[in-house]
Amino acid sequence: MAKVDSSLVADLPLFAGFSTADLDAILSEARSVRIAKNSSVFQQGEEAHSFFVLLHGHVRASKTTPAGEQIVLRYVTTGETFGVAKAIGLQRYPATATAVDDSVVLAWSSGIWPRLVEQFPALATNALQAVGARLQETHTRVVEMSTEQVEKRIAHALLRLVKQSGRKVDHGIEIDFPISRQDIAQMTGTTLHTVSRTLSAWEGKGLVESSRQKIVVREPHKLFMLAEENPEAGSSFTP
Amino acid sequence: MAKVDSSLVADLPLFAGFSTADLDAILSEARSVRIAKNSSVFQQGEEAHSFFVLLHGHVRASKTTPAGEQIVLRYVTTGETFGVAKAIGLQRYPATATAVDDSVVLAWSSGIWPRLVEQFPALATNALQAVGARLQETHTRVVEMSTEQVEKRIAHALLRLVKQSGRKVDHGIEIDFPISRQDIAQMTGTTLHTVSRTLSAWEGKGLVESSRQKIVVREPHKLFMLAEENPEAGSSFTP
DNA sequence: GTTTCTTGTTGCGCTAGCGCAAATTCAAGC
DNA sequence: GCTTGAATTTGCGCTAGCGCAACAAGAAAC
Repeated sequence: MAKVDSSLVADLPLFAGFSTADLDAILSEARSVRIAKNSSVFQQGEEAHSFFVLLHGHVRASKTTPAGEQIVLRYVTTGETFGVAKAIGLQRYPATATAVDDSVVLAWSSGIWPRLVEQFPALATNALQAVGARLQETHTRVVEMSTEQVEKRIAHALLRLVKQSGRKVDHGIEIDFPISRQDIAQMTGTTLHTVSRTLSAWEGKGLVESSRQKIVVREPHKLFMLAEENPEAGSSFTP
Repeated sequence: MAKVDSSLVADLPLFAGFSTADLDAILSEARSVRIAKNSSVFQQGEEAHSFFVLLHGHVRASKTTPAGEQIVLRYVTTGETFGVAKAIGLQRYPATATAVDDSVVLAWSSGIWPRLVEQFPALATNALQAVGARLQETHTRVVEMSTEQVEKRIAHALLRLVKQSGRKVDHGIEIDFPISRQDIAQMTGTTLHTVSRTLSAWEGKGLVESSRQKIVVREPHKLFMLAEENPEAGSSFTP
């Protein structure tokens, strides 16, 4: 089992406020695992044997309905915790986690969570904040899906991806992992067709540049204005 | 300040696993507050001064968008915790909590949360499970909004309300607090018009009975079948 | 009892965006 | 280089459900 240096994880939210000694103790229980692109870390419905921290790469968390439809819950980025099913009282993973890039994760057996928390209560506090933040994000998504049209939802989703995983390139900011029209559709509650049409339209306006599984936002600010703009501004004086 | 007996709260999820002595210590920090019907416990954006447990009544948590649209996040039922903004790292309440019935809450100053957690680490664990459960529910909602038609979403919402706050009456199960078409629309991402039409149709079929702010589900099972039924069953043999 | 306000109902027309289908492009394996 | 398969684009018709508007029916206030 590979040794993991505590300096690698000292800044992660889950480990905020821990001493190097504490970190070493916690890390000694972890194993580091490499996940090849497009293979899964765990599957929805499977017993929640482990929880994870993403050290490198990108992981997509998605849920499949009984009818077979998939929706993307989130993209996990470096430093984030995922697969904490047992800690929130679930026996099985409620979603599937798939590496979209070659990735490296730290994995702890779920069984040791209670012991770790007992020894390091701050872990529970930090996990509470992480899960709380995800609850807020999901609420935002519900609000958007309830009140915004598809084009704005796609714009917001792209802006969030850019913020989270944007990499500066020549003509703008590129989303730093492969992502398809289908993926974006599953994040915004629409179809790949509509996403394709929308991106084509934006490409025509010079807002984005895109090819297979790749999106570069050229004009983040203009995209932002499109996402926020009031469709029916002013004129509250029509009697 | 009213005394609260520990036996009243011993069964609540937040206090699972606590001794009577622990409960008394925790309760001595709480005040009990009566909230009149239609008045708010706290407002979105306000400093998160307290967190709460609902002892009696029903509370609606809703979010307002910058454009002024409201959406209902959830209905809090007896025994549930709400307003835990500070514990999940927020300075301000992300939503508004309104009593939909005359209600009674226990309130703790947010400032003592860290101290309480230090003294009773199980509080953090219990809160983590509660917030985790809400994250799961919200994920379910996102999935439904992404994949289901309006009628099924309304059916699922009603069934959840019935399960959570159903009261057996003569002709079926009644939702135990006043709820309008508009509220249901804001829970399911549709308009009050569509909800009204849908309920009228169901009333015609004898599935529900409804009047002002009141809904009785007469045939929960039929409603369930409607919610789950496959719109395009069978016939995968059309060449 | 009358007035006023809130909540709910229903008809009608319209459109955002879905579903289907066909064509195209790109990537990777052989 | 050729083949195969996945991702994407685009046209076309259709419909779920929205938005508007007008009305009805309770509930609460006076």
